[in-house]
Amino acid sequence: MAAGPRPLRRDAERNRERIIAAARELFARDGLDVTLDAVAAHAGVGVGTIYRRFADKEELIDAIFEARIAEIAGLAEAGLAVADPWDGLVGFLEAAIELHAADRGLKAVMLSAEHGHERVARGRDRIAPFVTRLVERAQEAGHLRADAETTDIPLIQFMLGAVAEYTRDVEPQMWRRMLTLVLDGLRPSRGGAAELPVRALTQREFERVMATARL
Amino acid sequence: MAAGPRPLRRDAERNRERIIAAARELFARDGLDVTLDAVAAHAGVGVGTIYRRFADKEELIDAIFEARIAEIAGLAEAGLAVADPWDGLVGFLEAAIELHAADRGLKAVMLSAEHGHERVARGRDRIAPFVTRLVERAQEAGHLRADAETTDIPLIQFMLGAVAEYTRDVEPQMWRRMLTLVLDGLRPSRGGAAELPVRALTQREFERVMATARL
DNA sequence: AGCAAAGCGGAGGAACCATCTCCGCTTGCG
DNA sequence: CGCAAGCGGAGATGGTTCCTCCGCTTTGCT
Repeated sequence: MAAGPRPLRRDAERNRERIIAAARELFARDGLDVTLDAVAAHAGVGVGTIYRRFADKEELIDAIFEARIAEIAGLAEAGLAVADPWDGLVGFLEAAIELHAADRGLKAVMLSAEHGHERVARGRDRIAPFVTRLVERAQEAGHLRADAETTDIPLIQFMLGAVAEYTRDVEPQMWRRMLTLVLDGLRPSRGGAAELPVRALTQREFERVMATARL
Repeated sequence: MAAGPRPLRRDAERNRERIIAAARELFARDGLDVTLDAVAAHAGVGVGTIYRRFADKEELIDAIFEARIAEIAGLAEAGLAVADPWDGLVGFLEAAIELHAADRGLKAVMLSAEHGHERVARGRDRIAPFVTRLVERAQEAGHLRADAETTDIPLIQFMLGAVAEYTRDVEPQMWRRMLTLVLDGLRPSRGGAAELPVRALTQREFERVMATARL
């Protein structure tokens, strides 16, 4: 790690860290459209302090999520190291969706290319090859239906991410139930069905989901 | 049909219809947050004309979607009339998701309870019993896994609706591919797998999906 | 034809909201 | 101690959207 042009003053460095921690937390909880004013308040600094360190919101977002996306790439790679190809794929899916479910900002950054986010985009590109291999390996072992393809995986992540977000206030684990359904659908054939985890929503709970949903 | 207090003047009635047609079209294409100014422009009238006929945006939304929700209830009821219980359930799911996919406003009104929308809410309540029956019937026939429940159905609709919205600009039929996966997951057991309809996205297409997605 | 009531258009008022700048004051550190 | 670096946060700027208001037009009745 080459030292930057000149190190930050001690207080400035501390504030920088506070800002990143606060932004990480708020982006995760509320999505990318929290205001930087809110981030500043949460970090206990003034907005000006953020703008002195990051040219604009984009840059802050990039700084935070580049690392997290590398994390997902790591997850995919780790899936390839699992002995059973099916377990490797499923493990990756579960872990990735869990991250999506817990971090709204991450989801937005992963699944939309909208703004700039150059570094984030390149991080995403590094994931694809691992996923392709994960899919092929499971198919070669006869555990995954032959007509599934690489691009189906992020779509599945997106689908379940949507469920997670929709139900998060009432039953944050509901996505696991739906994922089990999808996984059973991904097998080439099967005798029984995996028992669905997480009990279904009651009618009342479903109403609460609708009431609290901000589509 | 009892005549209202007094009939609208001919031109007023014509405008009312234009407004409803325009609103239906724009709400379907762009969601519920189109401005009434946009609706007015599309209808070829002034905003004032809308506000003379509808107290506010909510009332216009209610007027439009009450009817459409009755449509969905009709679909569920029709599913019960299908001889094969599984086909009845699947037919309902497909038809309902197709409507969701084609009408963003409908999706918002069906799956969130946010604002007032009293009439719409009551319409929705009428659907649940049909869905319950649809599920029970398919389970009794041994076509649907026993641990699936009524509230899973709208969640599935939501999930696929999300996919439909996400991919709409690149491959509007992609949700059918994902639905097939889910349906295979809903069977108690199966020998093979239904062939996935709609080819998977290419890597490039997936990138375009991300680029055009407005999460 | 003529007139009153009904209807119309759309500029603009009011109320939000988020991003980012600026500058007088404070703090760290050599 | 002195000065460069850093700070806070009010507010400028530019963007929304909802809805009202009123001078003018149209309809339909007599």
